[in-house]
Amino acid sequence: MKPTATALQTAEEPADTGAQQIRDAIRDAIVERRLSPGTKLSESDVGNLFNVSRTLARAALQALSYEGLVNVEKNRGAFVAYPSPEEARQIFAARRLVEPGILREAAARITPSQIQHLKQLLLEEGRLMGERGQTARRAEIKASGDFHLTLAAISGNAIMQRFMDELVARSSLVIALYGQSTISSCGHSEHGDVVAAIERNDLDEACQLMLHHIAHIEADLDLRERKSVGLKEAFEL
Amino acid sequence: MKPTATALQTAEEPADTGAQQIRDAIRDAIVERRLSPGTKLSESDVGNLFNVSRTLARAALQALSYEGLVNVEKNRGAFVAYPSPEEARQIFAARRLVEPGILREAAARITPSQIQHLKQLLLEEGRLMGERGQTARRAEIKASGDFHLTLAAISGNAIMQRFMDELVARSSLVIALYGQSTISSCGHSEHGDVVAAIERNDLDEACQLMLHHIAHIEADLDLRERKSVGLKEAFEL
DNA sequence: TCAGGCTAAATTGTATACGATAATCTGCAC
DNA sequence: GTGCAGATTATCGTATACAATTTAGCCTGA
Repeated sequence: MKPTATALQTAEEPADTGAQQIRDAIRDAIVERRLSPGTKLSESDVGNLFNVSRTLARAALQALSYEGLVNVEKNRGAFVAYPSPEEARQIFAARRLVEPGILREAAARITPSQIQHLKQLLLEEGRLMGERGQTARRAEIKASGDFHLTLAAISGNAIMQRFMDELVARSSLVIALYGQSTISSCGHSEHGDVVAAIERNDLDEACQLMLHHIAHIEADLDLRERKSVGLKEAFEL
Repeated sequence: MKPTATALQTAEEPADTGAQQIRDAIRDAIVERRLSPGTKLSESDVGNLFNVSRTLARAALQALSYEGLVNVEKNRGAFVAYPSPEEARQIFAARRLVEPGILREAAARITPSQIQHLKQLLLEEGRLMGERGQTARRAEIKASGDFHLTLAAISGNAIMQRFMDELVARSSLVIALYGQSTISSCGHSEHGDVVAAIERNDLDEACQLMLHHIAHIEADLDLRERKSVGLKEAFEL
């Protein structure tokens, strides 16, 4: 019961060594949409794929389920999450709720070099948008999410940063499921507008732009309930 | 790769059967401050305590580490989290960031019966405050957190609700570590003021009161860095 | 042909086993 | 008595084993 003097526990890795890698690999696959919602992730398969035992595979899947990227159903197994329209709405409601606040915090602490970094990100994002091919598309998806994540990082609040991690990842799933326009997940120019507003220190405008941006992404979704169309309706066209 | 028709996955339990109970039991113990920050939670001990194998004990501890209630250090074991002053600040910054938004959402959807429920909670809280004894004290701690959690539940956003769960639990740890006034963790009357403001539909005032309330809790903390006082200073009085 | 139930295969839930790492203790040299 | 090296113990990391549950297939009988 001694205090163990765990004072300087500033930023350690959260957990296991092995499971971490697997979790990250699967998460990337989900976020970049190489794994479709609903795909079954059996423990044995995951284990074989990464040459580890089911123990580690299971740990990784558990971890992903805490982030909401995977649903594990008792005695049935783990599946890439298949967010319902209601869940999708809640994810974006959460983003509208927190992102303005994060933006304000970030703007208050941002340094010139960090602004530079943000701009570099935008450049990269634009470049990828020009290219074609799946690889570029995936990189673009990641980059557009990274913009929001970078803002959270700049805000300096590790807790909000982790939360945004989760929200951005889950957003990617939602877009994969309900997105309509084949085009990018995130209006690229809108990111630039936000940075510009930050640069001229117009916080209210920046928040407004951010809210618009989120609304814009959400507007591209078709959130009508598709309740297991697998019935006859699917063939009665 | 079939869609598996996982449509109505509205609100299932996230994971295992056994580990869940253990996790909840430990979490309650932490939130009610029966377990002090820094306490070691060895996998074997936890397993023996609940009469399960290390496998389940480990899973429970991992889960708690995702919520930030437990730190698991590689090859060393799991400890009840010992939040640094910086972490404490971030936890409350996060609460200031999200709770007004949650409050607004909640106020927009609240029903008369839910208002009634909130008032009942306040009554209960007040009653506990009058009693004495550890049991009452612990129940009071839980109740005062439940106020914030109930608001999140009323907001109807499951994601924000889970996030608040985490924040409230971690707040309890922070208060256990840095709280000064022996008295309750939450100004009880302030909860009542918030409800009153909601009732007369004065949202701006309600948010203002909520922010004050959070600031009030935070003001009771002594967040000075106590860096492993274990040195001579501890004995040079 | 189709419904129903039984059996077998696959998959998850949990426990145990073994190797690896870190903490602790012991004894020897100084 | 102090300091360090080696051995010992405790604990974690990962794999494997076995039990329980679900799923799919198959056969049978109307």
